[in-house]
Amino acid sequence: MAAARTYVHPETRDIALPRVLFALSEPLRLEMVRRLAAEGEVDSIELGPDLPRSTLTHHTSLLRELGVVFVRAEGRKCMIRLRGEDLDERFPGLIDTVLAGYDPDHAPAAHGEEAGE
Amino acid sequence: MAAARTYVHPETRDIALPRVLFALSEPLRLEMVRRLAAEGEVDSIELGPDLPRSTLTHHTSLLRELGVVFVRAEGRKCMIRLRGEDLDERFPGLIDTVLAGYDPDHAPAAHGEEAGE
DNA sequence: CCAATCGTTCGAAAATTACCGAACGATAAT
DNA sequence: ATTATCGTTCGGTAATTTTCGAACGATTGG
Repeated sequence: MAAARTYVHPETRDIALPRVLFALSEPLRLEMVRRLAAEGEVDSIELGPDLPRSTLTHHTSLLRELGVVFVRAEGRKCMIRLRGEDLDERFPGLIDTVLAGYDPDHAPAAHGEEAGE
Repeated sequence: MAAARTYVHPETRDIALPRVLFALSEPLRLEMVRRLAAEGEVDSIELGPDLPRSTLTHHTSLLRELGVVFVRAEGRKCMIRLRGEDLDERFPGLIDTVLAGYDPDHAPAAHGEEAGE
């Protein structure tokens, strides 16, 4: 038995608007958030199967530290979900409004979705 | 007569969401946008009277190039206004939602409001 | 126990951004 | 015309962010 992985998350009241906007200003992270909003809790590797693991950890950690996502260890894997309620409590409608203006055509090519769907 | 100052602005359709979010993710620029939304067109110097001029130009140019503000030369001065309609056409409700979640207590000290603290 | 897999951390490099003084051109006022 | 004011550009430095390989600890499966 060893200490399971734990993750530190900011309190809802400590989530800052400029930091959230910064988190969402990165195309890769914005695409991650879009997927999380659409699919609920997902395995972290689904957010960037083609990225180096350390790069993926960097972005997910940033999203976590800035209060955008909640991270949970499950075995070897790492489950991630959007802090939708917390964000909506703090900044009502922000995530929805941002994602409504999101154009998937400009999404970065870090995922599996291809032409012929 | 000499050539008046001109400013290049992106077309509305070329305004990109991640770039707008990046523009708003800087506390100084977010405060500028808040003032522009509240006061309409303002002299650029009102957006940061205590900042070095080159720093002020840097931020206003960034806001302009990313499609957030419209800049117009008037004599020696430089009038700036929010591209509210363009932004609302491209990303409906975004600016309003962002500013609704804005907490003035965390505004940077680059303006005239002083020590109530 | 052994090997494979996963996420994290560390370290360093590259890229981007922020910041500001100084010089410059344009404009306004006297 | 002369002076003062304003915004821009240039040049460089500092700070931040991104990226990724390598080593490590934890977990799963045989």
